[in-house]
Amino acid sequence: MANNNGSNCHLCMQKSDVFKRLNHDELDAVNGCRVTIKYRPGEIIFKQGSPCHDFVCIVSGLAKLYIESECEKRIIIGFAKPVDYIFVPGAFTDKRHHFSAVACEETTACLVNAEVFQNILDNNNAFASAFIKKVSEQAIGMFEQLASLTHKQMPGRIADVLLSLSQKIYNANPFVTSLSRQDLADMSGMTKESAIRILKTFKDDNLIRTDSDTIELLNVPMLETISRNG
Amino acid sequence: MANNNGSNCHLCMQKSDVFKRLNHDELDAVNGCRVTIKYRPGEIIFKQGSPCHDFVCIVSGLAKLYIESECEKRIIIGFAKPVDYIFVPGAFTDKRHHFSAVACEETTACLVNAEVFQNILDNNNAFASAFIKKVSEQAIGMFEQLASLTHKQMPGRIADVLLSLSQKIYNANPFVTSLSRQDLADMSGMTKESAIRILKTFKDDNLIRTDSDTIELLNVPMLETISRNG
DNA sequence: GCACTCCGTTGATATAAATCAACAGAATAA
DNA sequence: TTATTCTGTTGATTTATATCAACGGAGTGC
Repeated sequence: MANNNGSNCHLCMQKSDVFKRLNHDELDAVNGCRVTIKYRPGEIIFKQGSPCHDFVCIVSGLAKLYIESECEKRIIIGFAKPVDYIFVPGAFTDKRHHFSAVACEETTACLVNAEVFQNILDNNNAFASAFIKKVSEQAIGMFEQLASLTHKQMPGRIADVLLSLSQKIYNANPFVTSLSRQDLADMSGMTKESAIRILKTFKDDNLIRTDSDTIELLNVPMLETISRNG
Repeated sequence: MANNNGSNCHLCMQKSDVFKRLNHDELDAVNGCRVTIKYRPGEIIFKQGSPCHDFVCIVSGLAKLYIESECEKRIIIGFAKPVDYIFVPGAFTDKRHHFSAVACEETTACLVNAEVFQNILDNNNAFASAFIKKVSEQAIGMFEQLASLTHKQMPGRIADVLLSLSQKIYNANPFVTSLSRQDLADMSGMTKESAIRILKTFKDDNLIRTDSDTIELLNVPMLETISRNG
């Protein structure tokens, strides 16, 4: 895994609201200590509980972020897609990862030394502001997920997952996904079997169409109604 | 509700890790635009969906923060106690409140103009860093709550609530609380009736003791075991 | 005084969802 | 090739939890 192969920070800078705030020197600092790594599907980028030394920026592919409990259950709390770094709250507190990140498909990530990142954050107000904005958006997303998981029944939760995948993750309507049924279940807080059953009722009602890894939402308004009604 | 009655910012500064980072001028700016308000139990400090013009700092009492869904259900996502401001993610995004804050008991809050607050955040790196640290801690707390609510059964969730109240909110073991059974249920994602039933089994097993508004944890290790086992 | 609402409590019943079990197909390893 | 593991799927059964209903007590307003 060589350093600085493929992309460089100046390319990413154009694509990311947050990295736009970096000046030339800061970008050089990041570029200088940056390590690019390719992950294959299923490979762990970082593991819950492990120390966090680096900030991770996803350059290509898709990573899922999930919490694992003692009881072997997982809950997917979000995704990281290009070009975005992963907000690691532990980096600012106990220097531990509080969730795991795993590549869903072939994924490239840049690792940036946490101290370098922290240093920029401490000195560049615009960057810090953009960072806080991003963290705020993520917090709001967590609120929505928490409300969905605790207040809605399974059809509403699956509707939420499908709408979120189409509108926030893939930004497409027939979308091709690398997520398994288990992943969909982990997003919606249910078992794989239950997720499959709900998807089947949606298919029977012509709300969606699935074909191997492709999912198409045929009736978005109805899915939104199901989401609202819980 | 007059301005600047009772406390002043210099007192709060000593009690809050975050406000310690403010210099004299910044503190004066905050002090100058600050409005102090007393809320009675049950009164709304701010309401989900409403525009957020001010940052809220709790000076005395206790406020509960909760998300309300369309289906009339609530989930308490945290508390604010003295001296702490409430992190309002909407202030950095869509200028709307994404959860409601309600006084649990007689509560005093200082409202600080959001622009003044934002201005300090943009210019004081140490303050911004402390802010990010606080937000990170809150995010980690949300992860734990999400895992508790989605992966544990009712006894584990109630154990989590009791331990959290004793160890994080009240910092006392027999503690006197102003929270209703409904509030405990809203913290643990279940109905009031279910919460009461679990509390009863805990009482029957001599894990806790309750006397009107007082709750005492008699067997913390066992409660922790119940929490771990879900 | 009385009516009324809110909170805490308990029991009976209904139901959403997990668990258990089985199997087919695809992918992977030996 | 065969064996083996993982994913997707379906059905039968169990169970955790919500819902419904009822009641006593405390507080509040009239």
